[in-house]
Amino acid sequence: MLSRKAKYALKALIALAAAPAGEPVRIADLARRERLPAKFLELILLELRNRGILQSRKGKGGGYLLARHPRKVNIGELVRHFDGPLAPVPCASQTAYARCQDCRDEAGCGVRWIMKDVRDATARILDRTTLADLMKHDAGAGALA
Amino acid sequence: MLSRKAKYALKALIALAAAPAGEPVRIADLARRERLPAKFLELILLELRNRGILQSRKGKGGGYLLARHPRKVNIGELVRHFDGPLAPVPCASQTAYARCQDCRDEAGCGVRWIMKDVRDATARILDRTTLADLMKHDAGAGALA
DNA sequence: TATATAGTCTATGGACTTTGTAGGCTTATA
DNA sequence: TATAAGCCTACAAAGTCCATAGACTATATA
Repeated sequence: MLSRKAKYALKALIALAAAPAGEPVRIADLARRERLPAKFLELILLELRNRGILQSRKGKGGGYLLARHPRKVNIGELVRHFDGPLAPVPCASQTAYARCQDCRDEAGCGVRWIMKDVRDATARILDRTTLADLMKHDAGAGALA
Repeated sequence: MLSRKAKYALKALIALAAAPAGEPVRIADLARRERLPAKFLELILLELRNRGILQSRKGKGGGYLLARHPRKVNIGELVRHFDGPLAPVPCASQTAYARCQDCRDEAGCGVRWIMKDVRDATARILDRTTLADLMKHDAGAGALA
């Protein structure tokens, strides 16, 4: 299940990517347009900024804007940042592998085998998708992409 | 992320499927062999029984056994039972569709588009996999499969 | 330089879920 | 009838998620 945080982040990024280039968007405006809780969105945008995905400007005329081209913003990276590893089980994760406590024979674990398959399929999709791809399929941003 | 409940269920089922046919396995034995918390496992097995996946016998010589052939036990069904829909977002679910509150244009939502892809890929894997497949890849049960 | 504007950051709280435990009840077997 | 085993409900600790509050800082511009 995708957390709201991750979902809000994606929606906000799509909106920011569709905004006129170089023009900062205020948190309040973004929240209103995308119908997201403003204070919560604030935290999310801050995280995205600290991650280097967004840029910010303070003071009058300030706001947020993308720090990279939408094609350089990877969806897998975003989802992992907010919701952790893609693998349903830590022992099946590539980026955050961890052994299961109760596990005896990891190589011969049926659960791990199937969950590795799920992880790979998910990663194949998310790691090959960028913000630019999302914009193409989003009506709010699509026209401008 | 797969819940422990779902993970324990899968491990227990693999063990039960590998047990001699027709011979009930006691909760306590299963818990010890698979290193699972006994009382928690009890709840899980009960759910599996109420779902029609396991059979139980009370009293001396009792325990749990599979109610269906391993090939008839679908992993997608199991995961959905314990952890809910496979889709990362309710609006991308086939089996438990629900509209997002904040959503205006569902058909033109970029988040939904990519998450539907993830759901489909996950479902393609889990819905085509059975307990019998898991046994083939599990060292504990593999030899007997 | 004063003031308004807008982001920054920390703390906190409530609701919910997850993981497990306890203990009494019911049923089957010998 | 005694014992063994599953059945079922309740509950508790811990963690997570969602969201809000409010004080602080930096910037633009009048």
